[in-house]
Amino acid sequence: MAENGSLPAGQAAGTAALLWLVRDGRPRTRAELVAETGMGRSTIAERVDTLLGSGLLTQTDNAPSTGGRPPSTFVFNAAARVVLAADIGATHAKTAITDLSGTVLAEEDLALDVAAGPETVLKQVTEHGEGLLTRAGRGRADLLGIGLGLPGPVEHASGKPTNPPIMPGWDGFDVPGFVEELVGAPALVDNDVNLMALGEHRTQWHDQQHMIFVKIATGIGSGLIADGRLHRGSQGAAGDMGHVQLPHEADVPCRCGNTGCLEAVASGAALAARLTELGNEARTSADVVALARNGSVTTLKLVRQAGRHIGEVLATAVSFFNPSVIVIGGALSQAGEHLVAGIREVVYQRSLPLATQDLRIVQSRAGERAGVYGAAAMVVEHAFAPAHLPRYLMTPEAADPVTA
Amino acid sequence: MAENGSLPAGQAAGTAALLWLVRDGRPRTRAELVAETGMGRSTIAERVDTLLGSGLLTQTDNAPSTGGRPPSTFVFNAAARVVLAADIGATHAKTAITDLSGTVLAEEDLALDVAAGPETVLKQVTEHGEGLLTRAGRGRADLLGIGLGLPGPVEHASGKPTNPPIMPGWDGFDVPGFVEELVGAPALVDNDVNLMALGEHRTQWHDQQHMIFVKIATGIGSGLIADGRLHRGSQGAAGDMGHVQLPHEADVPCRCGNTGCLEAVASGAALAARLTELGNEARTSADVVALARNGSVTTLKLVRQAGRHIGEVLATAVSFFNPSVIVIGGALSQAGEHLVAGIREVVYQRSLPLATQDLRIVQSRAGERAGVYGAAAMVVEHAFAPAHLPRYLMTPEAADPVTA
DNA sequence: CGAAGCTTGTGCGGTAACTGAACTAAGCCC
DNA sequence: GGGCTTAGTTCAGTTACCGCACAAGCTTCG
Repeated sequence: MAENGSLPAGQAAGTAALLWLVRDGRPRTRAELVAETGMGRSTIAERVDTLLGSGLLTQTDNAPSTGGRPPSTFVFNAAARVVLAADIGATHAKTAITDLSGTVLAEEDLALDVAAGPETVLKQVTEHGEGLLTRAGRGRADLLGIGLGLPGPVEHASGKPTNPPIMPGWDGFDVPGFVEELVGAPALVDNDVNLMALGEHRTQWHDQQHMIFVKIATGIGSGLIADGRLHRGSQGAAGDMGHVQLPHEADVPCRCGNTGCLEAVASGAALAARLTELGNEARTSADVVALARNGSVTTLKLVRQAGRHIGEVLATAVSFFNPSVIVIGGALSQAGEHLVAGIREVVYQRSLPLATQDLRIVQSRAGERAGVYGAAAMVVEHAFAPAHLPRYLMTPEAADPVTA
Repeated sequence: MAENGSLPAGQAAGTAALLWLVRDGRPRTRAELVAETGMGRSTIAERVDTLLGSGLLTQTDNAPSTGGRPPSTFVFNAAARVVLAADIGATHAKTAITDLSGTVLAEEDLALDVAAGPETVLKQVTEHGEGLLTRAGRGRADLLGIGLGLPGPVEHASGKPTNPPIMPGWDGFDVPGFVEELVGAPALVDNDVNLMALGEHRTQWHDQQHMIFVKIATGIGSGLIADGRLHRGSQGAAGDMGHVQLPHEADVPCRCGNTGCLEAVASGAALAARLTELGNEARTSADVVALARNGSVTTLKLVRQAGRHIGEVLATAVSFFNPSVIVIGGALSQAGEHLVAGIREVVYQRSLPLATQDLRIVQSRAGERAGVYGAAAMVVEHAFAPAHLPRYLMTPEAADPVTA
């Protein structure tokens, strides 16, 4: 009976709203669904039947009776479909098969070179992904979609990279088209930092409305969550903080051609170079982290100073954007608390009390998997989001009209 | 017949969607409405009848025939209800009665002292507003609602000011409650700069998704439009750029207690003080503008330099937020093109090409009325916005799901 | 000038989604 | 075991739509 997989596309429109609700994985009784949605009892019964039939909802044990007949409970069946999520970087990709809740079912890194061009790279990634799929005991038919993160600006709506600095041959390439052709499942693409922001938000901070996620690795970038949604900006270039100019570092040249960029001063690459200058051999962010972990005082000082520089830029962002949480991620964020401490130091000093009184600045919790989580979330939400979010799912503000 | 006024509240739900469409004032035939909404012909006919009955839609002349029976056309009857809009500043308020399209029917400034406390000020404003209402030939029954802009941070959802620096006695005061009690119509409140941003956007730039509006007057503040909607931030403190610290001006004290704030260097108040120091008597932004208009070279130089300072801060905002237009408003923006030129100079130099290639930086077009337009738009949109915006009104991205 | 043709406007029956109420099922408590 | 309470099911009624058929009004062509 349970036709593992069929999407709600052809089903009654209302089931989408129900799915959206139960997606959190909490078991619910029919009565609870009635209360939460405001729909009629019989409507809920019918919807639940439909979803049970499609396999997206599973019946669980009865809940204890509250004085009458004990209710049966239902949970979202996250295993009904799977997502291929890939976070593609300059030199390697993190790939994973996740279920509909974002839980990783299989994962493995893949070495590659983005400069080899889109065809080569995307073939590598999808072939690798299909291997993972079989390893997870699933087939193409189970694939809801593919989520890809790319290390450069992407026009999300079309899935095309736009003037990516480190991805020769990718400019304007129709990534979703190519991937859909290869795998036969819909593909969505976004900038890797955006997806990390989304992943961190959905798995750790989904109750926060406004968030800034900062990735500090070889480069520095950020992703903005506004009103619970990714803010991509008008060119998909939002969050590009790496090349903001630091006033006191005007002499440091940056790979972008300008001088004094944040990235040229505070990125993993910049720190590694500086450490090498000072006699501590370091090439990558990981080397810097290793030195910091080993207690190298020079490194810790440099890391903290990098935090202060990043804090300078973030202070302005906080004033403008007024988030309730700033999450620091990327390889360099693993160098202990010193980076975050440096950021906090400057942000809390520089921004207005009103903007900082409830502001948290924390290390990433999703860690290395943030991008993969985000890619999965992007696909699942895109497939399951009700055409127009019903009232009970909207923001409090929008759901509470002034009635005359 | 035309019961001038009854709201769509009690009407069939679908009429809201129709209203939302025709709100632009363009005359439409039934056939066009069918095409634009995707609803059935008979459905449209019924909806149109309902709206005609409520007075919110008016029949206009027949359109010329296209080979068959000539269609009758309908326009949104913006005169059906009116809005009292007030942009309250430190020393005076701009008040206006507008129709539902935001057209000003009557307006008059009002001198007041915001430090006199909420009861006094709000009584002044509402009494004044009711005077305007009669002058516009309307009564309380015609009032759809009241929109208020206040010169300080406001928690929009509750309408309560939060720690406003220049509004003693207003902290946490229930402004909407008090005003509704006085006038008997629903009231909405927001920060004045937010409303200026909204007004400028709705009247001039409604096709742009992301906008930053900067008000440069006695102080400096900004309002952000993200995805066509106001981004207020988690404390309603978004856009607070006045107290971002300028690195090279660390010695200039600011009224906020810190030093080197943008406002302490580039605001109207700061320029007036500096001009006075240099022997040109000036107290307000208006004085500075007058000097600039008279061709005072010192003033023009100072104004341009102020623009550069503001540009420094905006450059960072552009990198993060990636707007497609930055609008410069507030009293000081009237000092000719020099201010905007200074801003452009720095922003275009400092930000990445991708973010600036389609970025426009322009002077406010709505001018002094921006705040009032915004207040009116806030009320109208709040009253008329369909509970869940139907697909054809959503952003292209959201309306275009990847179909499997 | 009138008939054919096109398009708009209107009224009616059908349909699908949803709901409320009545009814049946399944537990608790005394 | 009998009443009480809550859960699940069935069904008829309501509502919001839509498509279709027909009437109305104008153009055009013969």
